[in-house]
Amino acid sequence: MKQGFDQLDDEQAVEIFKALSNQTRVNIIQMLKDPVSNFSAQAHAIKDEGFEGGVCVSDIQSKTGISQSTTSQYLSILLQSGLVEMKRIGQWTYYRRNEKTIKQFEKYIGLNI
Amino acid sequence: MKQGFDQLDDEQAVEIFKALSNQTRVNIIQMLKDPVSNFSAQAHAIKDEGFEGGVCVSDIQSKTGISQSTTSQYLSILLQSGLVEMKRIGQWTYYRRNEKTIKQFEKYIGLNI
DNA sequence: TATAAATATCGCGAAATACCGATATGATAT
DNA sequence: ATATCATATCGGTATTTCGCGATATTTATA
Repeated sequence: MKQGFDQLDDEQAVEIFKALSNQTRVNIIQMLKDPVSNFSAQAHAIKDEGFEGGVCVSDIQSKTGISQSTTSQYLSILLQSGLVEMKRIGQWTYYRRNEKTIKQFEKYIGLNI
Repeated sequence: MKQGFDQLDDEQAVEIFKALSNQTRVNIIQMLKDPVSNFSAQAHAIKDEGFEGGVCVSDIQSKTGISQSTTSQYLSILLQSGLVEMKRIGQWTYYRRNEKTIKQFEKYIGLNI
C-alpha cells in the first residue's frame, strides 16, 4: 500500500474493497477491534514491545476456524490493503488494525462513493 | 438485496464490498453522483417519469468504455448489492444511485469496520 | 407484421480467488 | 546441533470473476 498520504485514491480503495469482499476477512477486522475481549490475555498483551492490541496469527486462526496457511494469506491481503499492520516479535507475528487507514477509508467512502 | 431494514448485516455488506471491488463499477457509482454534468441532457432528464437522476445503460456504457454486455452485467451486480436502483421506461432502462443503501453502507463501515 | 433500437442473457476462455496440505524459514530452547 | 514452535510460502484443485461476442427479449415504430 502507498503510505504517507492522507487521502486514499481509487486504486487503494478498490484494494480495500477486495480485502473486505470476504466474510472471514471482515470477521478478522471485526475481532481485532476488541482484542482484550476476543482473545486470551497472553495473546495480545505486548505493552512492552510497543505494539499494543496486536494479536498473533495462531490466536486469530483459532477464532476463524480456517487453516493456518489461509489465515496467514488472509492477513497478508489485509496487510497489503493497509487495513492492518504487523510486527514480528520473537517467533510471533502480531497483527492489529491500522486505524489511520481505516479512518481514511471511511473518509473515502463519504467523499467518493 | 434484502430490503426494508435500516441496518445492513455482514452478508449484505460483503456483497457491497464485492460490487465495489472493481474499478469500473466504482467509476459507474461515481459518475452517477452527478448525472447532469457527466451525461448528456437527454440521457438523464426523466422528471416526467418520476425517476430523476436515472441514466440509461447505453450512456453509461459509452462513458465506461466496456462492452454493452459487460455494462449490463455490472449494473446487475450493483443492483443486486442495493447500491443502485433501476426503472424500465419504454425501451430504456434507467439506473440511479440508491442513496438509502449508500447511507446504510457508510453507517455500517463506521460501526462495524 | 416486419424492422430497428435498447437491454438482458448465454456461453465462452482467461484470469483471479478460495482454501487446503505440505514444506520451508526463522526464532527459541535444550 | 537439533528439536520445536510460529509463521510464511508453495503447489494444487475447485470455484468465482472478468470481459467479450453472439443471441434472445422487449419496446417502439413504420
